Amino acid sequence: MPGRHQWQNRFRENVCRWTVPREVILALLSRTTEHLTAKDIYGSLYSMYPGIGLTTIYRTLELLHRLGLVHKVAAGDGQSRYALKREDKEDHHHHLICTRCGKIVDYRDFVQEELELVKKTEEALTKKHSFLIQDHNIEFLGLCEKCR
Amino acid sequence: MPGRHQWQNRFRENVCRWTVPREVILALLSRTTEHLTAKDIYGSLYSMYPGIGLTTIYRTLELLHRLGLVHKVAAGDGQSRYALKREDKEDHHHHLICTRCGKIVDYRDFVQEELELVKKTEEALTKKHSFLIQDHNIEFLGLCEKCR
DNA sequence: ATTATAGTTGAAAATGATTATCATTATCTA
DNA sequence: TAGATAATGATAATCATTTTCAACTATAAT
Repeated sequence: MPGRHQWQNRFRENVCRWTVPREVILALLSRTTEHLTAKDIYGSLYSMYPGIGLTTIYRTLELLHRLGLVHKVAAGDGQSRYALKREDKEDHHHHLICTRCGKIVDYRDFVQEELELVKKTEEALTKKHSFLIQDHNIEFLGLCEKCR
Repeated sequence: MPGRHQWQNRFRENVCRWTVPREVILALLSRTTEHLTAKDIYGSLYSMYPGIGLTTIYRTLELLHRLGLVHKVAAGDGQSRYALKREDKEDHHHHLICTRCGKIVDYRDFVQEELELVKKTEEALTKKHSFLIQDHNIEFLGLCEKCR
C-alpha cells in the first residue's frame, strides 16, 4: 500500500471518509497497471470482500476520477475502464485500443515529443475556447492480433 | 449532395444496398461538421422523414463506421457521436470535449506537428504490437465555459 | 418487365452499463 | 461516547444500444 496515507489525506481534504471499500478498491488499482472495468473490479474483489456492491464500485471510481486519482477511458465497447494515475513521470503513456474486444495496451513511445506538443496545444486551446482542460488522451484505435 | 455517387459505389462494393434511410443520413451528416448522436440525427430527420427508426440510424452509423466513412467519438457522457470524415486534408482536426455536457469542439492547431508524430507512432505501434490501426484520436478533456 | 434472393427496415422487446432511491450502517468530530 | 452526516448496498429505474422477427424492397437473373 504505497500512498495510502496520501490518499487518506486527499480524501479528508475533500470531506470524504476513508472507508473499507475505498481502501480495497484503491489497493486493487495500485496493484496493477491494467485498465479495469467496474465489473473487473467487482470480480477481483469478490473473493476477498464478498459483501461489496457494484454500486459502491461505480461511486468510488467516479469519486477517484473527480479527485484526479484515476484515468477513465472509454474503450468504445460500451464500458469505461479505469487505471490509477502514477505520479512518476516515467509512467506517462497513451493507449492502443482494440475496438472489438476492448483490450487496452499502453505505449510509451515518443513521450518527449508528445509532451511538448500537448503542452503547447493545451495552452492554445485553453485561451481560445475558454475550456478548463483537465486531461488529455492520445489513442490509436484498431484491431488487436486476435480480433483482426 | 457532394459525393453521393462515390458513396453509392462504396456501398455496392461491400454488398450493401443504396436505400433511402442511408441516403438521408449521409446527406444530413454531410450538411454539418457537428458531431451528432444517434438521437440528434433521429430528431433532425423526423420532420423530413417521420417514418425512420432509431434502430436504422444505429445500424447505418455502424455501417458507415465500418466502411470508414465516419468518425465515432465516445464523449464520456455515455453516448457516441458521429461525424463524416472529410477527404480534404485541410479538415484534419482533433477534439476538445466537455466531460459534463458532451459538447465537442474541433481544433486545428499544430496539425503539422501532430501528423508527423501520429505517423511515426503509428508505424512503431503497428510493428511492436501487431495491431491493425484504423484510426486515432487526440483529445483534450475538461469543462466548457458553461459547465465550469 | 417479372420474379427470385437476400439485404433492409422498423416496432417491440431485450440487454447491459450506469445511476437514483432509500433504509441501514459506519466514520469522524466534538 | 454520542451525534451528525457521509457511505454503503440492495433494489429499482434509466438510458443507450442491440436483438428479434415479420414485412418490405433493391438488385440480379430470367
